[in-house]
Amino acid sequence: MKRVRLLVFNAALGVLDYRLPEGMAIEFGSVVIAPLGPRQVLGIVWEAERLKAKEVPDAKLRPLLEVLPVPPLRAELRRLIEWTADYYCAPMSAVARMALASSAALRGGTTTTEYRLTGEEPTRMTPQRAAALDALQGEQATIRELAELAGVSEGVLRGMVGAGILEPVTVDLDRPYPAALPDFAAPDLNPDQQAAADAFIAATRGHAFAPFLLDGVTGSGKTECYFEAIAEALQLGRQVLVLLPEIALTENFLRRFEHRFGVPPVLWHSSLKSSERRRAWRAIVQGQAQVVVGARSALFLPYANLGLIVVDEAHEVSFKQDDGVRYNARDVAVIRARFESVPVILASATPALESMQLAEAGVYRRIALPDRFGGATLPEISVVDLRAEVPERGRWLAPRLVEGMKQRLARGEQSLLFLNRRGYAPLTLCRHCGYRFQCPNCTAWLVEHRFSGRLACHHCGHEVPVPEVCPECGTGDCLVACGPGVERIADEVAEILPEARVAVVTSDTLNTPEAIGAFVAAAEEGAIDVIIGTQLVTKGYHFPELTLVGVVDADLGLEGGDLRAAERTYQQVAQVAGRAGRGEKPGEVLIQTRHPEAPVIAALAAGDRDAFYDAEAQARREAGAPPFGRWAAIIVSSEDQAEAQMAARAIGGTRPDHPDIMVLGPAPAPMALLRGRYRYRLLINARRSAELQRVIREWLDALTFPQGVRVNIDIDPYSFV
DNA sequence: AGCAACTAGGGA
DNA sequence: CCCTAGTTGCTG
Repeated sequence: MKRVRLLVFNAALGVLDYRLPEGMAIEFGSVVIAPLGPRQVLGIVWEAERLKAKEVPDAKLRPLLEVLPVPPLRAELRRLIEWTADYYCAPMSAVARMALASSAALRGGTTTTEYRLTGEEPTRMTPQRAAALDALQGEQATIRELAELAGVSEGVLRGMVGAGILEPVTVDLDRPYPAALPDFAAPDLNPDQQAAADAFIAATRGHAFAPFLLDGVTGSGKTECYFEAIAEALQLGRQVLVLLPEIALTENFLRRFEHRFGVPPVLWHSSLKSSERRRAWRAIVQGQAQVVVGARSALFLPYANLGLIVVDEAHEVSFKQDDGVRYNARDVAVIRARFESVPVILASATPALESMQLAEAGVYRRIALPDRFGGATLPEISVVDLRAEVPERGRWLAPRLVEGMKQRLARGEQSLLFLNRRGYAPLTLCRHCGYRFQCPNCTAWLVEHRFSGRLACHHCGHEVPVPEVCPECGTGDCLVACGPGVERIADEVAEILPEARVAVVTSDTLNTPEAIGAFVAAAEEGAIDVIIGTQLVTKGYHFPELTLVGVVDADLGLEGGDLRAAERTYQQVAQVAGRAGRGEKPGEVLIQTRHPEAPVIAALAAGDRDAFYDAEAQARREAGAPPFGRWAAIIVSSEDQAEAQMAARAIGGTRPDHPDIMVLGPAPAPMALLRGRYRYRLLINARRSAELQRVIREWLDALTFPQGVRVNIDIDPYSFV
């Protein structure tokens, strides 16, 4: 009898043994359906010696039911799944799930049915039908997705199909993506870029692990360099994965890609429609998808023959996933490149300190682009000390910044104001009784959004309309906004520059590819004078007439005990500064701060990057922080506060006694209440040599918790809330 | 985890 | 006595 070991898609069970039925052909990595009690479960055939399972006699084994008609997961990907689960203390099944991201694609069927409006008017109109007609213009998707989109039930839409208002469309999931052309548009590279491109091309041809840090100032043309490596991979018939931090970046990226290769790349992100996801997944496993551009979740897909990985804006914190499997896509990308024996390029104008250290240690090959492309110069940066140059009462922009904006407007140039705070004001209170609007589910204030007239929690999505009267004391017209958000800055700009055309750019206002496209077009043709935005505007854009950047509050990121606060401030300000002076006209940057003496502000003002990295490295070395030491967090949460606290104390009470590991806490997490769950946190600081993960696993495995309690492990945490 | 079988308690 | 909500046990 043949025994088969399966990684089953069930986090609690993990690994189970089955019997191989006569005549069923499997290999390691095959995706199979197995019986589990009265149900069926998805599993992946694994090397038995690599997965521990409970000993079970032959007689108890049940036969596998079916092998799914998809290529088996290759050994390289199986090793990556093992590594990721081990490193991040996550269940292997949860990691494997990311590889099989489209469970629908596993099942045969090469077509699917979507629906769209016929243009027929309903003979019987209902409010639901009217809402659907309004919301579904130009949309085509499955009934379920359309129902979600229109905010009506699926039944309403089925009725509309019956009435001929919606019509079915058969979608071919296996239609190939158009071929990218490596020679479509010849690049125009300067000598530095050419040298970088040559190194990447040679490494791509070499088909061996080769990690690069492409360290180029903003506007130096990093993308064009790695495009040449992509062209080489295309010539060799290998697939390329390009990871981007935010999907908002892709609009700009897609245009450049299409300009270079003649066709758009294959996109992968969380908001793909199910048919797009199935089509992309199938093309990826079959090797037909040549270049995949995606968010971090594209990292675990089962590429048939990967030849190159690029992580653009590699310093971005959004590469760290903060729920489910808490992995860092930038780090796992390097591991995947190692297992796949391919080059990996980490591109950034402001690399993470960890990446800089690895380059210095010779682990990464650093390739520098020190100059802007096309002779453009880096902007002049100066500091506005808000204690000396005070904005008018109730305003947030200092006179010097206002003056600079007036000059730009008079010259027909553009200004950009950066403030990393969505909405109108971060806190709203009652002038009469002092009541503060707080989220009922989180330790957070509700943020007023004037555009939508609502108070919103930025952590859980809780929303209420702005009330007429104070809910506490009943006084009318008594609410005061405290502090600035981008909407409030927009009001201020409208007062000082009434004739200026203003665009507010946040995830609230630019949430569709169409909206982003419209904004970019308007900014490029000079139809916008002042751009006010959150981190969305810090990178990726190239507006030649943009010559002034104002950082409204550089101190914002320095507040709150985040270990990487200084680095993140440096990166954000340097990136947004990089938007200025990209054309022929030189740029100017004004940084508003109350702490001009802070090392990070001083380094920014002096344009002295090395000084910042040296000071930050020194501070991290002293704190035992990454990359010199390691951190991990254990977060205990429950809907019941006492239960969470008890569980956290139980963990704290059995802390390991280890010379290289120090445990802090438990303490209430900074976000002590998040999405209705009470949270306690332990922080673990360890020397690099310590076997941190093994110690944590053995520590927690010895404990049991009530079922309402969740215990999450965060290795190399980025978020400390 | 996800589900079915089981049990305790409240209302008619 | 029935219904429901919460609890326990099991999966190869």
